[in-house]
Amino acid sequence: MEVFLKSAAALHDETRVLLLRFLDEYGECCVCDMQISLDMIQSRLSRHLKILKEAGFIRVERKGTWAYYSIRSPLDRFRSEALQEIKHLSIELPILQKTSDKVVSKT
Amino acid sequence: MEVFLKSAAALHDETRVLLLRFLDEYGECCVCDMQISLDMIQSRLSRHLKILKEAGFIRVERKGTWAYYSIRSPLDRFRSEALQEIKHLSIELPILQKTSDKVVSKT
DNA sequence: TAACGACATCAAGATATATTGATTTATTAG
DNA sequence: CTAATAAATCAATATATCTTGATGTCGTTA
Repeated sequence: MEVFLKSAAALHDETRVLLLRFLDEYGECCVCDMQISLDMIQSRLSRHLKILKEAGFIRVERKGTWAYYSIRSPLDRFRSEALQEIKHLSIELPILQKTSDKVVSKT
Repeated sequence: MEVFLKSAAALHDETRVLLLRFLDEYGECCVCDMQISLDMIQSRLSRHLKILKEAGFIRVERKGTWAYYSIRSPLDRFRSEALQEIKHLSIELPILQKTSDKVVSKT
């Protein structure tokens, strides 16, 4: 029960739905890039990532000082179906920006 | 988005999970019987049923002064999968008691 | 070792949700 | 119409969750 409620809780937040959508779209991503791309304060982002992780939706891999988050695979049926549902929502998905992209592109 | 969040919110509560499990097990049921079976105060029950209804999980049919609730059918994939998940949780499911059963059965 | 950057966690205030008992609405019986 | 019953809604309080800014932790680099 507790595990299920945690999954449901994780899905019950617009910020986290956006995060799932974002990671699903762009794949593995570090916190600092998400910060920039989603224009989100670091503590807030960190909190929501933790909740998603503990709810079994995402995983982390640490590389030096960086933490790379990505959708966990495989997902069970319920979480997978939730992700599908999210994928079909009309969400304004921000463009992925990398802190490493110091140079501004033409346009 | 709003609809999805509502569904997730509906699932994020132990009482509502129990209600879904209960209705799934016993089928259509009126509020007063649920009150007795689940030992739940009426206003509380009514509140949660409303949330589940507005989240698209259940439906109501009024017959006189009674309101009969049941799992909505068909359910979409996400809600259906959620219900499956709930069905597999180890929930202590109370026995269905009917107010109409005034006479105590032998045993 | 000291300074820095990336990230996690904490603390405080704001917002949302749940519980209960009281009240209201609607339907049926007398 | 009045009383009784089923159910919905309201009001007050308690609990949980979200947001932000501050602080803590850990690895890298000078």
